[in-house]
Amino acid sequence: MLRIYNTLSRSLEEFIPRERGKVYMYNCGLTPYDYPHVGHARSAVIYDVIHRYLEYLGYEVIHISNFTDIDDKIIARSQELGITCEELTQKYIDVYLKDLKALNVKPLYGYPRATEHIKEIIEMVRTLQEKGFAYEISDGVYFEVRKFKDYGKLSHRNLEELRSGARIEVNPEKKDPLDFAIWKKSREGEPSWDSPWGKGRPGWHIECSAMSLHYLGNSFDIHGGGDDLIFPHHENEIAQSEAYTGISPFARYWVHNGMVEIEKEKMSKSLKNFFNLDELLRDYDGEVVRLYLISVSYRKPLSFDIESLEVARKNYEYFNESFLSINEDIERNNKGDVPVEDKILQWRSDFRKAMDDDLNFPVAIALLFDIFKFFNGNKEKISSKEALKLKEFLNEMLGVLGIEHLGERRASVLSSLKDRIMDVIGFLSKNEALRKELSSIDKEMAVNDILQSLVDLRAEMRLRQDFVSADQIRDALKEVGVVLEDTKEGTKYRLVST
RNA sequence: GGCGCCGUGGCCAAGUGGUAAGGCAAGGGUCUGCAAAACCCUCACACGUCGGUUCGAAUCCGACCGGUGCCUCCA
Repeated sequence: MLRIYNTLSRSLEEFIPRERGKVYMYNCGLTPYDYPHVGHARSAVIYDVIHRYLEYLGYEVIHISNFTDIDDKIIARSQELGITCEELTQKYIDVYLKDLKALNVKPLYGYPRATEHIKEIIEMVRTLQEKGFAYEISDGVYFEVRKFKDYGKLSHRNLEELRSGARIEVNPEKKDPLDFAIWKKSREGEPSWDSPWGKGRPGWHIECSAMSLHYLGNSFDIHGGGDDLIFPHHENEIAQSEAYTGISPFARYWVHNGMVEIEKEKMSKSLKNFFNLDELLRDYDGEVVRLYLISVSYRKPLSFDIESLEVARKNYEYFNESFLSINEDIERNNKGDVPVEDKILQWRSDFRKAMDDDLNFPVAIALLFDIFKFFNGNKEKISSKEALKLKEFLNEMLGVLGIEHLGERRASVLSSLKDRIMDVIGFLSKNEALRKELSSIDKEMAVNDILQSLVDLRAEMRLRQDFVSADQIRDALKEVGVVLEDTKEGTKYRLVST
């Protein structure tokens, strides 16, 4: 039974969906006015693993995430750059979606945009006004917090506490400093839509309420987002949604992920300390970044640093090499008598126990080490048949964690190294002992044949006890990221980042 | 000021009442022409400090110290 922490009750709760066998899930996406950063990646990956685990448990998951593609920052930035808001937001939406793909985040049921749901938003604002929860003043329509008795139930604050911390008022016409705009009247030159209140645009995250209710209905199951959104964003979402529908709860489980920090400070665009995700993904494989992001409990802050990311890379390489090794074992028709069935039953039960316990990713990852270590330590004694069972079970777990490309990348990486390997051959040709043999290699050959020729040549040198030449080959290849390893089954190569 | 979170070995990080998972680093070993990889072994009388509750606490309570998030648009 899955237990998950609900911010609403501040406790772990048994997860029981609204509808048998189905989970309706919404998580707050981003405002696309700049490059996404590692924090956005963390959020997306966390909800992706939750999504995958729910599917693993047999649920159909209807999961959406929004783009808030109209707001003050977008308007300001597009004016700065002299482009339209659409051009600006489309650019960063494209970048974000591309990055999500690299991170192996499953495509969602939908990515609704605020600008595509103006009709629903206006309808909501209008109803709120009719019901007496909202009022119009000179610059927009405001939600009146004191009319909503449960205001503060998510962030566990009351109006008094909030007022004492409130900042200086912008519009003195507001009835209460805490009242917030759900519709903003637009100024000259700003994008706008016709409404009962004249030209204007959506206010404070009313789009999240409008779109989640539109697609998922009342009392949908999971609403997620970063924990910086608890107040005021999600608090306001609850207020405007429940006041609108008259039905509580707006969402049943509120899940919040911890922030990514840099040097003990929250990573954010406004602090200018963010790590550009797109750039990061040029240097690191998406699955490495993903592994890194789920190596800490989802609710805790994650302090981002390259050293830890390097550890994740190292761990990923260990998984990758071990996985390849299992594949080889399966192909080799190994004999063996170490059974694997009971181990798998235990691992599966441990995995579920960890994930059921509020999605304990780190423990699930520790299990991966357990499994690979077991295989590596018993390689000779595990038959191909058993190795296949092991692989199938690993795929089961890896599928939930979203690490699904172990052992698949070497072909593409290798072909990208062709030019550099040809350079290596040029360099090695300076050695008299190697020159003649190397001359038979030309760049028309397939890259793995070229590599195999080098491996064969080195074997010959070793046989001749010409370790100087043999080591020269090995060292030169290592420079370009191909590490040769002499094992009982012959020389193997391993690709590392340089 | 209010509402929270965090402080576990050199580093990262699980564990939240029953006597410290896992990873990285480090040291030793097996294997190897030498390596690398892999494997094996070692590596927290102890979980910020001080009190308390308990047969028993890293885990509960209190105080204190240090760090940090939110309190108007931030994943």
